[in-house]
Amino acid sequence: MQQEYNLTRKQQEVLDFLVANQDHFNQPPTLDELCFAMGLKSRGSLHKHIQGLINAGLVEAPNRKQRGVRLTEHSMAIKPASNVNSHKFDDHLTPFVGAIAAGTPIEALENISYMSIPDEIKTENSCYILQVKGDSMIDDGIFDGDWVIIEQRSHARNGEIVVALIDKTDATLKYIEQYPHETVLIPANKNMRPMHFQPQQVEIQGVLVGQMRSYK
Amino acid sequence: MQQEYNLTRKQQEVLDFLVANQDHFNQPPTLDELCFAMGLKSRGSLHKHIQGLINAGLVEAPNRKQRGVRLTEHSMAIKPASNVNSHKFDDHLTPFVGAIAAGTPIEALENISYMSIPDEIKTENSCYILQVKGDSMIDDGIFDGDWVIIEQRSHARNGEIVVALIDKTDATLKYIEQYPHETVLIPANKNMRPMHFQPQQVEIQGVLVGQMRSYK
DNA sequence: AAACACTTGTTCTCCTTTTGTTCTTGGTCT
DNA sequence: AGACCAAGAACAAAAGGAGAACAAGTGTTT
Repeated sequence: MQQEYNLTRKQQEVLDFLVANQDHFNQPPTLDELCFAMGLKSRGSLHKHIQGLINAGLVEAPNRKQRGVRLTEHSMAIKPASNVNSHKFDDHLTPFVGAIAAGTPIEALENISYMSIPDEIKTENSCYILQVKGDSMIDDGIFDGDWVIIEQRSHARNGEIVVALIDKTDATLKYIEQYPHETVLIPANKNMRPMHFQPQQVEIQGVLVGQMRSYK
Repeated sequence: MQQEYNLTRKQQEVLDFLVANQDHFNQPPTLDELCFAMGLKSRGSLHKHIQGLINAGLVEAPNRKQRGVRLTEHSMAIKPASNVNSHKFDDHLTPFVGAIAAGTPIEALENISYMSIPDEIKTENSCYILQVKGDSMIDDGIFDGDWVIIEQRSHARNGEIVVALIDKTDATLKYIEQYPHETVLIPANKNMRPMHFQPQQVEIQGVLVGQMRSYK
């Protein structure tokens, strides 16, 4: 899926989406439908990206007609990402960056390696992999030596499991609860207790989206 | 890789990385993403190296546009060296065949799909994937909804976790202990008891080698 | 046909975040 | 000293998002 047209990232993303799903719409999608499908809330915002694609000659200009977003002949020819059984494989390598142990800095590998993990246990956004050291999440089925897939993000919702950096030095994998005046990091281990911090002490480095274990 | 451009060591390294991974990015990578992928911490530092590559005509000049680092036609043609950071994909897709719930037949999918899973959680031999239904292995960190990677085998060592077919009908995922006169299948769940069978009642269909979970 | 409500594309403003860029500081080699 | 490199601060522009408002199309009712 190459970008010979100099699109912005979002424009490219919208195009990819249209190409990948052109078969799944029985009618050309309206802006609202596309918004919903792509998780946007504003038609106006999406329209800007569509406009970019129209200028690049990849989407037909609708001229006020209400007939949905249609790809041009040209962009139709772009082959949807090669897949088997309508299962999408972006051969996306996810970086394995190091080990995380509760309460110590992340132990980075000197040379990052990559794993090719299935879409099912990652997200569309930038993800990375850490190996877990220790038992702080053991009651949640995350064991010593497991790999976790982390979506790179700097904020999280209460109840999510995050990689948190405490006082700019120590990293840890815990449940997070954020309140106006404190942030609580909660292990999933009966023998450990929640830890309380000032909000500014805790920096979120990512959110848990997947986990893997080897029994070899 | 060629030396015709008089690049510094780091510039060459960056170029090698870009060439080796050009297919593995969905979108042209931003400086931050490249930093992350290469283990750098400073966008500014990386930018200097990119600047060098731009001057050498190997990377497109972005002119303040925020569209990521793009190789020029010229450098695109450089064949990825097979040694550096290029990672072999065994495009070995692993079949996802269905769901396994303790004590019922394996629920096969009508159309098998495939996942591309990392070498770390499978073996050289033929493997397949099942989705776990139920809590019979919960104390071992295998939860309802998890995927398990099974190596196809018809025998196992005591203490291994196997997919066992009982009386030719019901499949289950359990620890196995085989003795001359009986075979015991042991769940990892305090609330369940080991099950005893005649050896000929139990047919091994594979051995657990990996496990995955999604938190999405 | 006219009136009406509703949908859809379009334009606009306001705002936050991301990203390329530049600079300064300091470290490590040769 | 000079080349190379890392880290981080600071900045301006680009990119993206939300939502309001509007206009042209579409469909329904009267």
